[in-house]
Amino acid sequence: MSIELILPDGTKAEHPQGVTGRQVAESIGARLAAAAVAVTIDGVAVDLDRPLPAPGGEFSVVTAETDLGRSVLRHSAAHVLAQAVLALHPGAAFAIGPPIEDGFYYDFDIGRPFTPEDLERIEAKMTEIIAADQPFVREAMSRDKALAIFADQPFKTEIIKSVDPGEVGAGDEVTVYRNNGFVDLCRGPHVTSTGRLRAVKLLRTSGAYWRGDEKNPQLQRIYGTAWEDRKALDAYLQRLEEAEKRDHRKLGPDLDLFSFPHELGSGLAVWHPKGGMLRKLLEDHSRKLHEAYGFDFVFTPHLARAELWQISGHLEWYAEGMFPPMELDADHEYRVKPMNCPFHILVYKSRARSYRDLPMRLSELGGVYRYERSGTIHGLLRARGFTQDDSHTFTTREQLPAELDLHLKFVLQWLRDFGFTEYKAELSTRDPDKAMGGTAVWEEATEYLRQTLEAAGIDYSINEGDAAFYGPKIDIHVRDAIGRSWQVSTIQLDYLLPERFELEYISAENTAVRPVMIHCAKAGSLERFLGVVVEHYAGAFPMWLAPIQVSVIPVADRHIDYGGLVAERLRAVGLRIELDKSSETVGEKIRQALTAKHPAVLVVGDNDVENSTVGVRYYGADQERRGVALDEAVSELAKVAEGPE
RNA sequence: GCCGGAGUAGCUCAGGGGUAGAGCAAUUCUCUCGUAAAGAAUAGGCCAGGGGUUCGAAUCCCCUCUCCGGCUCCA
Repeated sequence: MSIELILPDGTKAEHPQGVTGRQVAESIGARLAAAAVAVTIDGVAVDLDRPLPAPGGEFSVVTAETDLGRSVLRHSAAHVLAQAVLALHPGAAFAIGPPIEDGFYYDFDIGRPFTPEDLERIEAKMTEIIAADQPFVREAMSRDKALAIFADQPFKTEIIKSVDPGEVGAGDEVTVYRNNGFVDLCRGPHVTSTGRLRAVKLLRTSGAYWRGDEKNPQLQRIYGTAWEDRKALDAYLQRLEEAEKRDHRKLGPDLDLFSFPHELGSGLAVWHPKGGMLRKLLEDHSRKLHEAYGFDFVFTPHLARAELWQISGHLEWYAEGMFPPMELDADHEYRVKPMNCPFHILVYKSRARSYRDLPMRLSELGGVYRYERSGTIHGLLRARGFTQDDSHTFTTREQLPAELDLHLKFVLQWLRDFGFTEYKAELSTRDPDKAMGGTAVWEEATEYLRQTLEAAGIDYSINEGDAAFYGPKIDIHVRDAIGRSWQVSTIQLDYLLPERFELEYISAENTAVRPVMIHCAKAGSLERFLGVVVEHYAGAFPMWLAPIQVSVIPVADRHIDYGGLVAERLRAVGLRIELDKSSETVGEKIRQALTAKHPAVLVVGDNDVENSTVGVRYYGADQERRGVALDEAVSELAKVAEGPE
């Protein structure tokens, strides 16, 4: 018997049974073998020194610097973490320790939380284990044997009992990995020995519920990260620093955009003049595009009687997310709105509708309030009061495909206009346990959404069972300047609310027909979107979005008059200008303008007064251009400041 | 909401039972300068809030609020 492999270059190779991944890798190349942390057979990762399973298949080598390679390193690092914790805290219970994006974690119960000093000791212990270069040895065994080994480990016992037979190894077996007497339940693969871990660092601790369910006991989680080498680890730590520098919670107050006064309570922001300008520009653009795409504007109040939320179903499904009731008179409770949909529905319902009225696209920048749990609030990205660029389109079933195309096109244009050129979509489908209406309607709706995505040619993944109870939806995630992904836009199909509110229109055949609703938010929450925009641009906005577009800096007091003239010329073409009349040095005034991230700085001195010129410097450019004719500078800046049409 | 950590001047931070400190920012004066920090002086605080312990609390204890890192949730 032999093992037949298809090598990465497409050639076939036969090896005797018992050959290991390492040996095959060596036959391809010594350097490749040295960089390997595991191999795959038909995409399934296998330990480097484990005999390859018959009958073979498509073979590839997993090197440390790949996503899969890193996840092997991280999984092994998690294993070493558990080993260190159990060595330092005998009797600790350990639960699960998977690799995650950029790192790994492991959950423990040591009867108390970990302290920062614990973390230091644990990391030191891990360094010891890594230095000892202990080999990882894989062993497949029966569940009974594994249960005996982990008899005093309640979480491991529970995992062994719940592992799906066939998912791990062959039949009813589970696998464990041993190194130097420490044994952990694990499907693998691992690196061959602990010494292969060259760049491991523990980051933080936190509480985490067993199996992610808050009804379960809370365990203590330790987070760490691991990379193929020191350089990659340092690059990662630097990436974290870069993200910290872009943090909108830091940049917002620094650039004087917004703040969260303690007096208002958690999750409630006030916008300062510069942030107000930023937001006005965003709202202007939103209204312009809504108009261009054929939406009408409506305005609705922030409060409604509880009965409305009863009909909409919010009190039944969403009460926990709503602020508590206000009792204004004996008969009625009022609630602040967490969503705008019922109000827009009432606009639709205000008179009888004909098929000739459809599609009816109603939009509003609607302020909503949601009682987010205190621990989840995160600057503008998760607030308790925010504004949705919300729209509700009422349409016939026949119009649905065209309407969905229009909505997606709108959303993508909106995102492009703010510099988000990379996005991916998620199509969330029906959850059989939480879905209204028959499956046929859902299938039709999901198919419409799928076709819409296909036609637009954007990448999407299916999010099985993640739909709202009223219908399937498309969520758009954008990738920002440093590669992070943010969920912003959403397009949702809704068959339920038209039902609950008994919406109808009169068809050409003179019958009453129920319309379908499309809920759509392009930015999602304006606050959240602006938070993402701030982080995307690191506060250095493109000129059309910058609250102050140009700083005019006179060299000395005698140039202030000319500076004022320059400022007036710029204002006349619609630019937002700041004239710096302070008595600081030129260097200091420029430093202040650059610190405030103004897109352009104009310096004017004697030569400029004499020749009607200015010195021009853009944010991000080290070099200024002196002696630019004022007329030329004005038209150039006006052109740079043009926003998306 | 839960588990940790934290809250001292506008910002960044030091101090740690006995009269509250620095740098930057602010204000005033001097300087009038060509591309990332001129000089001097002045002012600025219920040490998050409320209770306790103590002769005495910013400091020790308890509660609340707010923020940070996670869990959970989600636009």
